[in-house]
Amino acid sequence: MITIDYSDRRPIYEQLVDKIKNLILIGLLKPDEQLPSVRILATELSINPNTIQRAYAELERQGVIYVVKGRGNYVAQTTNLLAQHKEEIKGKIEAIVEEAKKANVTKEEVIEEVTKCYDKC
Amino acid sequence: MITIDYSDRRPIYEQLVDKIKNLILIGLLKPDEQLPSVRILATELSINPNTIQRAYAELERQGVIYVVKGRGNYVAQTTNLLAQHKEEIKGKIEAIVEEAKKANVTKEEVIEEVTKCYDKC
DNA sequence: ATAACTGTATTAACACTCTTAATACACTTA
DNA sequence: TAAGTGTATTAAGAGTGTTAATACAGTTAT
Repeated sequence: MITIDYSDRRPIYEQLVDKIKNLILIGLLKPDEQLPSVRILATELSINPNTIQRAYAELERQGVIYVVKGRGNYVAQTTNLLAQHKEEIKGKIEAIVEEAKKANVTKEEVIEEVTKCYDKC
Repeated sequence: MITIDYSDRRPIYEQLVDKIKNLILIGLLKPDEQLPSVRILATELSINPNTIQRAYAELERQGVIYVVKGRGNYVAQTTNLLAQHKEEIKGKIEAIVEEAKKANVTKEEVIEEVTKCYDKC
């Protein structure tokens, strides 16, 4: 369900945050569904429970999951997450468009590339 | 000409590599133009000469600059850099388009966003 | 030649972050 | 009560980035 990419320069806890967000976004984890416990996930991934805890704490801070002490971590409602994700995507588009423009890539070329990629993938 | 962003999580030497590439791309540094010496730039930016050296070494490795020992570092021909930069932009477009598609953002929405950003910035 | 620039290399120390390890404590559930 | 949850703390280790001090070699102008 989750794997760690040790060639990724980002810290493990940050990868975990993104992977779990992604699992929620694609619907593999649904609202109010329980996440694996800190210790179990740590064992599965062969990493330290503290690292899992750090990722879960960050996810809670972001409102992506909620915690019931003594019971476990659960997926929160996804409304905000979905909206945030769309905003994030728009922000990335804006950044790359600005970079493209600076590099004298025409609007048409950008759109052409978008179309090609969208149909391919 | 160059500033360091200490809130940027990336290491200084990596920021330098990007900033210098950018100066070349926008034409502020031209082929065969001499770059500031390791020691002078270090003094200007109030950082260690070794850090500049590391950035210059990486730029040389990438073929962006060339070195004449005892004389200095010079901007290389920009043909490859320009081509690489365009490829890099295409790669980024591909990545974001893929992400958008996964998030159920339609092709039309992406293009709409591209158009809006392109005209605005 | 000499001085004052260049780049390059080496070694050591320091700081920061990430990760691990070993515990301990509080809450929940069967 | 036992076994599972989350949470907190402290210490240690590893890795990377940065600094500092120094040395050496090539170039250029005087």
